Amino acid sequence: MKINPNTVEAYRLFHEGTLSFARAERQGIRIDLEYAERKKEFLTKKIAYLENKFITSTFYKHWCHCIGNKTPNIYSPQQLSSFLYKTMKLEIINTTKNGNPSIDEDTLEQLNIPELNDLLQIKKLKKIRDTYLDAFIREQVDGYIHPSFNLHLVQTYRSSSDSPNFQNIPVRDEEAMQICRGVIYPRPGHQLLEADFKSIEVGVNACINKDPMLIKYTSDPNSDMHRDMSYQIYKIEKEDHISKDGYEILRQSAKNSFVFPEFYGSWYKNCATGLACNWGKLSKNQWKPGQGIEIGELEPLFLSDYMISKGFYSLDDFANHIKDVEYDFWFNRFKIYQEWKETHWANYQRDGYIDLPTGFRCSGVMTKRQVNNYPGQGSASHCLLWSFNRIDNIIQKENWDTKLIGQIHDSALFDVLPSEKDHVIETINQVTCKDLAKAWSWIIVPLRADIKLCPIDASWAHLKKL
DNA sequence: GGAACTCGCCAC
DNA sequence: AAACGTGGCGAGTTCC
Repeated sequence: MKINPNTVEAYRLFHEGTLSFARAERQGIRIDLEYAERKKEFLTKKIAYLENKFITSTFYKHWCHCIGNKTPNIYSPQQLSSFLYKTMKLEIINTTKNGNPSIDEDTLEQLNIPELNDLLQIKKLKKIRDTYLDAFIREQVDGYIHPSFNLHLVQTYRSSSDSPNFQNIPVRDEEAMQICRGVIYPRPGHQLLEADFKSIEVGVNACINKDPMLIKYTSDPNSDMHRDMSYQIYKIEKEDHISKDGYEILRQSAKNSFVFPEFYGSWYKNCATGLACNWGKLSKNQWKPGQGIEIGELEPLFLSDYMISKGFYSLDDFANHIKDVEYDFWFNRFKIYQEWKETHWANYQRDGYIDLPTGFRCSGVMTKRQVNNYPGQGSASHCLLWSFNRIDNIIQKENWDTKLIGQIHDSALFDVLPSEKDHVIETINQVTCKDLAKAWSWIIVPLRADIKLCPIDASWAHLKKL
């Protein structure tokens, strides 16, 4: 068997990484314990109010009536499922992987029952309180949390984090973000700074599969893959006069519900369904005028009317179109990527392992989608790890007061002394844009770090683009 | 009373 | 033929 010449390099990356992660862990992240306790109390009151509203409803009376001699529990998935699908005999919209009827957020929303929306609101608040605030309060020592950053647990050679997990703190949901990130603070007189690689996983995949179109998209700042795909998916033309906001929704929808799922191995039917979830409420089978989000620039234009004007009268019509878009995506636009997926899979079947450009080897039983996704996922995170190590070394050597305190796959969090801020930013740019590409010749697309900053003494909820 | 399981949901 | 990759963690539930 061929000996991988880069294995020593891979070992060194993780050896250094273990040391620099350990320094970040020891440094810790400051939290406002009193704020966390206050927010927890506030959430508890709000939850109690909503619980009371729920259990005084007729809906809940029926629920209690139907569970026999069991103790009623509004958080029991079993009781909820049995009540909705056995007693009320509601239509089963989705099932779980074991074939049971789904009772997740998406499904319950579609049922459109006011009491279920209250229940979802309660669950959302409980998630914030019980998963995040409780973990911060439980794990903190003298007002600092010390999340573990692991390098020995993930199949793709990414990192993971626990106690508390620093890699899944809410950011998209505004209320959850404000509460959870509002707990995280820099040391007194300091400010938080976050540097993240811009779409690095796509860029690293371009380096690995060398698809010319993907290289162009990740190299040419004037190109925009998600814009192009949104135009194709929604058949957008200039004369459509779509508002800026409306267009941005469609672009995000193309990005998050088509491009990324397709890269991870999804297919047109699931993508079409996912895209439709971004539109607000449209009739189920035959679309009717005046429904869904409003996207007009000069006059109101509802998405259902827009879709009908493009010749789509139902989700089935649209899915047929997405089938064509998918074919074009893989067999014209990203033809070389498509070919790489096939040869890479064939090589794995022949060899029993795959190698990452960073020198790591994945072996064992893997599916085709795993084989195709692991190299990009692992190597992209190694770009961050390499930069993290390099900057950590500079911090030691130059004896900065600024510290690296955390990491989230493609981003690093700094606790910055304001007077060192400019030098910190300069160093980040030097390492991520120049040194990294010099060290790893397989990187053939430009890499850029996006830097965001919080005001002095402000929480992590106050990040602003530099 | 705890281990292991399912499901759901947060991040990239 | 089937159809979205990687984690951590909480709650409910089942099993020993």
